[in-house]
Amino acid sequence: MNKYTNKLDHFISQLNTDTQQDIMALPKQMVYEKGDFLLKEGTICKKSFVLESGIIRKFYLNEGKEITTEFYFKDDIALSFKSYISQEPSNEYLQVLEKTVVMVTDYDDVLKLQKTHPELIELELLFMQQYVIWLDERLFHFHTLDAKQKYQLLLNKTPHIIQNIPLNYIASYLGVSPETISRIRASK
Amino acid sequence: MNKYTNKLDHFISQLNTDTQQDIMALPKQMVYEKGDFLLKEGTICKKSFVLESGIIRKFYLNEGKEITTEFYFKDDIALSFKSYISQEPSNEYLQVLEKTVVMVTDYDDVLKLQKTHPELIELELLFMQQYVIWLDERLFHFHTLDAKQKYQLLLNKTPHIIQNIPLNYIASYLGVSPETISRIRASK
DNA sequence: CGACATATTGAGATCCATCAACCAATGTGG
DNA sequence: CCACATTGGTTGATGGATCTCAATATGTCG
Repeated sequence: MNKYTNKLDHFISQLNTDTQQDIMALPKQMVYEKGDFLLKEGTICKKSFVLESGIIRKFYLNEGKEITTEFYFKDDIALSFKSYISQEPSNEYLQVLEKTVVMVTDYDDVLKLQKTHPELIELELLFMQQYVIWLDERLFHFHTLDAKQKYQLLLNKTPHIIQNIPLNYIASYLGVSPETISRIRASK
Repeated sequence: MNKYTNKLDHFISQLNTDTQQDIMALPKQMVYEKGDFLLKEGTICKKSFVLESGIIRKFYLNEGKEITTEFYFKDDIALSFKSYISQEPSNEYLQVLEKTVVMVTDYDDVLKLQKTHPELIELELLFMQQYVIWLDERLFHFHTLDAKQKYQLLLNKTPHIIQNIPLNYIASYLGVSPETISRIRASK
């Protein structure tokens, strides 16, 4: 958990209290049920979702097949980067895998707040940096690890993914067939 | 070419001329020869390199093998992100593939300038956003394309890579063996 | 219970890596 | 200026990892 948010919390805690309160005033709590979509292909990602509980999955369609690209748990921030950044239609979906409580913040509200509090741009920069590091590492794994190694890495580094998410999605996330994952499990 | 810099140029052009001149005052021109290293593993990436001409390759070592992760051409900005962001020792190398002219800017100088010109933080944010989009796309390709498709994509989208860079490095960049690339070439 | 999603297992096909030999172009030192 | 080393690229044979397809559990929920 807490994939991105540690540095961000630290940054926020150093802002003056008025600014902090302005930030905290933006998000609204929402509750979604299993299967609900927070974002669909072709729609612009206008909101960010900070999870209070539950699980969200991000995926896109490639030749009719769902390719899972990310899972979000408590305290993670879910959004479709490219669409959020560019405010153009997304090619990704955000779907709730079980009952999930999120704090939703409007992109436009963030922009407005950045106008009056320019120091918040740095907050977005920090967030982006965290994401770059995460992406970079993930690419590294695709570059160097085989199916078994990728699975075991997940098992060690993020066991909550293995424990809470159907094998189907995990396989897709790792770029491997479900059967292969199943066989890796079986082999000790 | 111009992988990242289009939006950045636009942003810079909208700054007031004093600020623009402050930015332009930072970089110093340097010339490197084939084989030279701009960064080595274990060293902190304290500089960014904007290429005026030549080619740079970024790679890391994995079990003794070089894994190429990026090529830089004219107008690209070469640096090791993770190390540059965190100012911790890099696990990557930056190596010059042919005589290369770069404009070098010190990270500390950028930080100083950001203190006096906070609007430049947004410039860094834009840069980071471009990189996220690029990384995201690259990950997508590793997730969905086979060797042939990856090669043909490179051929279509960035022919200058194919034309100017040894097959060895291209293969590594695509996560494929050199032999496979060679066979793809031979098959029409 | 029946229906549907999820997971396992087997068999065959396929992609691609590896290893090895070989070739062509280039460069270097004697 | 030649002999030879070096670099970059090709080609062939083989094996292994993993995909695909299909059959069969196992589980869950109305």
